Amino acid sequence: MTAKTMARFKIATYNVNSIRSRLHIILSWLEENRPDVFCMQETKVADARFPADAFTVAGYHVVFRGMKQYNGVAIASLEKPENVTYGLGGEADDADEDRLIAAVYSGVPVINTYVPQGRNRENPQFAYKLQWYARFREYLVQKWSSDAPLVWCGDLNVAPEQIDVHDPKRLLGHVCFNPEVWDAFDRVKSWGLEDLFRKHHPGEVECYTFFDYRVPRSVERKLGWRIDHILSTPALAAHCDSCNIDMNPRMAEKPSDHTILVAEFTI
Amino acid sequence: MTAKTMARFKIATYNVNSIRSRLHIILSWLEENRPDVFCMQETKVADARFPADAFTVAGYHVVFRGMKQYNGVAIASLEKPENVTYGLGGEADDADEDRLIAAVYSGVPVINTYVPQGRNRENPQFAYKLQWYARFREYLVQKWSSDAPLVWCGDLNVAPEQIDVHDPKRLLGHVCFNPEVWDAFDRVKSWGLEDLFRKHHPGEVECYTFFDYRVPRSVERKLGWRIDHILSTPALAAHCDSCNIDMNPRMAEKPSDHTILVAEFTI
DNA sequence: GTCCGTCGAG
DNA sequence: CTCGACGGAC
Repeated sequence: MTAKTMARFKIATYNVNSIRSRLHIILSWLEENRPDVFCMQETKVADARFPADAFTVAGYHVVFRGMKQYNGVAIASLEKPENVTYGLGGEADDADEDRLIAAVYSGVPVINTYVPQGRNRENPQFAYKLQWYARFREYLVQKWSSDAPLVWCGDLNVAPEQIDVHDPKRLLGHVCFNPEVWDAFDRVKSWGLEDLFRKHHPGEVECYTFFDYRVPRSVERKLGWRIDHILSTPALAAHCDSCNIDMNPRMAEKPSDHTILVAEFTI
Repeated sequence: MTAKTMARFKIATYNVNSIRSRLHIILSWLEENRPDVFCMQETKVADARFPADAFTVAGYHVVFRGMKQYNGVAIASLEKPENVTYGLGGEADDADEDRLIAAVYSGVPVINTYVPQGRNRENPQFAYKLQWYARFREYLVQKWSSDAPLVWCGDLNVAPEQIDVHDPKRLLGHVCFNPEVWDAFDRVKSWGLEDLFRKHHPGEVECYTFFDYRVPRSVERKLGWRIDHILSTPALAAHCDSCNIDMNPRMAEKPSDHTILVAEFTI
């Protein structure tokens, strides 16, 4: 690859906790950072009410899928997306179409997901979460190739390592910090995906992407979780220059409980 | 009175429709206009949650009374208020303490009220509204003197004249544009109160202080009502230099359905 | 339309 | 703590 054909590719992921409430934060961040691809989760809005115009005005394409009240995913992009798909496939009412949106940008497939949180270990939603990772692995096997560039990102509702939560002893067993979830997540990664944040920050502590609203002053006290992630196939991971947490949205007038995670590539 | 002892006195009234939602509008208006007395209605917040600190920071004293959800009145002032009282008196649970707050500023009593709206003519709240004006007249008789300076202001939920609504034919009979309400309101005025806006703008049309949220583009189409008022005893009315409607809050990012009404005196 | 309270969710 | 949904009020 010559210098002439090399290009920068910037991708970011953000659990917006309502796109309507967070629209100002999103637009000002896009304006300042101009990512090529911006993945959002928990948009919490039905498609008919999605604020698509605001993205158009900002110079972004946007694709989205949401039912009212819960879940909802969207991707904004400078380039027009190709091959946009929704959900894991299978039965329409079981496909979780408001939890997964995939599209191809500059030839790179981007899969943006909002993985079920699981509520608590006794709740059927927890079994559903474990099953979801398994179904997602099967979706990767059936639909995509681990030999080619591919990005998986979003709110994956798993803190993969001991250093990814502020109190691993107390939190062990939580639905986002749990041996069964780690196994299910590892099974997905074994398809061929690498955690880009850890690739660039091995062993680095107190790096979190989520701070529970219910914990007073959680940001200042560093009481967070690293549950939002950007992973890629090895073919693309080799070209990843950086992966960083942007705390800015947490400092805004109307912060969400999540940060923005950003990865940059030279491709 | 010599020029040396003369002073300007500016008083304003604003139905805020939730003081928490409208705090930014209120503070920026106070900063720009620096009224001596600023009366608010429909604060919609219990006393324990009233944002008093924000007024202190802005250089204002503030007194208030509200129950949660409905009603609620407050007065912000540059000078410290004297003799602050709440409600019409009588039985505590019937005194409407969250609809009337009175205090004395530079020797001038200011009575700030949120008069019951009345819902509809068949609703018991309508009889209660009519009774409220009668009780308010009795309150004036018992407690105050019409020979001395005194201000009555607030959301009085009455458009007194034909020109005070955009469609007098269609709206005739509405709980805020109604012969029984006019009579009750006139009985109060007969105690000794003058409508300061009309004093300075006799016969002027299309002057409104309220624009129903449910009427599309009501401001642009001038589909309003003049139901917020500042009245005073003759002793003070003689010193009133102006009384004007400030539409600015209706143009803010988060407009309320009411404007601000401002009166200026030289005393 | 825009408030509030209440509720379920995270 | 903050979100959306809902129902009541204006």
